[in-house]
Amino acid sequence: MNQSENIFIPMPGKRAFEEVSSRIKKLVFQGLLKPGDKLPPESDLAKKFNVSRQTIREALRILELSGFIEVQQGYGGGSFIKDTTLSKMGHLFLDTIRLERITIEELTVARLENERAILNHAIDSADETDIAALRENIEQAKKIIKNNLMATDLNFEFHKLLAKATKNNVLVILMELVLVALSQVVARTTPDLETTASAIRYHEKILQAMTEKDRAGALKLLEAHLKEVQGQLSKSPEAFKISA
Amino acid sequence: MNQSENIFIPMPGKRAFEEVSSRIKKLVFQGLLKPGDKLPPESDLAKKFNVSRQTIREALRILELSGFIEVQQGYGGGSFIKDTTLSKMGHLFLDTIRLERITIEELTVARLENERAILNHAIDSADETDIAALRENIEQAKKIIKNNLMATDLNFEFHKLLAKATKNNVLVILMELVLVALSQVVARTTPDLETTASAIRYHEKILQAMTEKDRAGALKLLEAHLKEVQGQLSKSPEAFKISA
DNA sequence: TCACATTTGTCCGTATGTATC
DNA sequence: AGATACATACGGACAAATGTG
Repeated sequence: MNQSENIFIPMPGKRAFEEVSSRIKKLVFQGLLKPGDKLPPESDLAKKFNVSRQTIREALRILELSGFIEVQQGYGGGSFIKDTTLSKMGHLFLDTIRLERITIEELTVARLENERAILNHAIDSADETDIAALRENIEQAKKIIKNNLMATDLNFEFHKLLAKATKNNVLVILMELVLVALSQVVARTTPDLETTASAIRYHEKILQAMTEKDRAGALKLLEAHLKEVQGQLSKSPEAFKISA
Repeated sequence: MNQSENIFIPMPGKRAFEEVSSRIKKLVFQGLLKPGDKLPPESDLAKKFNVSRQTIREALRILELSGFIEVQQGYGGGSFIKDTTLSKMGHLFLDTIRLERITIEELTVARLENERAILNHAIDSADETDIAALRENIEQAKKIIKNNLMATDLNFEFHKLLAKATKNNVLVILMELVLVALSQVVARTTPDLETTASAIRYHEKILQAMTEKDRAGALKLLEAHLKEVQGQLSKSPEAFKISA
């Protein structure tokens, strides 16, 4: 945040807080502000941009909701640069899903299609690091399930790792969105240890098929796995209701 | 916005503007506020929620950025309920793409995979209305191109119509996101009439194959079409740079 | 435990800008 | 042109949170 930011020319048709927020955004895109960096206090920003604190605050709300900053109150607090845009997209995706009254079936179909593509690419592009991460994920999940605990988060993580193995960040993002929505559904189903354990077994077999480059086998396992998951999920058909 | 909203209990750990925005959100989810409805003026909202106007304004910024309302200044203006969540997701998707330095190749691969799935489903689930809309889109595009004008928007629309024909709104949303990003790239390439004309010819052939339920043929045409499009797009490899 | 400093959160009052009648 | 009904923006104040000494 250098001194030249002092000159603030109000743009025609653009509100002051919009101008401020997109200026700060641009600094992030340019790499001049990186995750971990702290913005000056609101009062300082107000002086630098030559606007009121109210305007700064509205700009900060935008940056916050967009996933560019996180705000902490109190001593040592302030606005910290963070990249949580993906997570924020997930929230918006959930809003859209609620508004459009989307069903679990639609979501599952979309998931299956995306994950089919992901698996197809991952078989070709996964390196040792990816395989190791997937294996580690399964081992962790096994440990947890042995203690009769749910390993839901780790099971979601498996599918995210699979997406990462494609080396295609767009596929990662799209999968993440679908999984955010699905995790919301899962959070409302009654936990079932056997389903979770079955999922881990499927993960293990899928990874096995991947390492053997058995494309057809891996895809069949994936379909069977997701079909089973859907069966469990469709027991709570109204999972998207209300709850803002 | 009924009278009972008067009682505003400040939630612990939740900021006042968050509480206000999620209350209004909830009214939208419940259908008590529908697109076209107008919220009371900021000053009235402040009284109803028993908070200051500044707090109301921060809540409105959140609702605005989330795609729940649009705000107009002046006489007869105010906050109008609208559902533009999908479009707002598109903006955030672009932000993420810029932050993650995603390439056109990644985007195109993801697009191809998604559109493959869409075409596969659309062949089964498209009804006469969908086919008619697709045909109409092609006719419109043909007319425009005859006058030596670009039909880029209509060509994007074709693919959105294809997604709608699947009757799966999640596939529609994911496709929309990818297309928003791609349209940003296209906007920075030098327009080329021949490429556009070729796209329309492909659309026509794809629709033909669809009506004949020629799944394999339709998929092959789609791949050839998108490969050609990618070739054109990759001429401007830095299309995502800067520009907040 | 207790003051103290820093920074966000919230409030009030007021003035200006903008679109419509 | 003038009145009206809004959003937009400003300035000053105090409350609340969160750390330090």
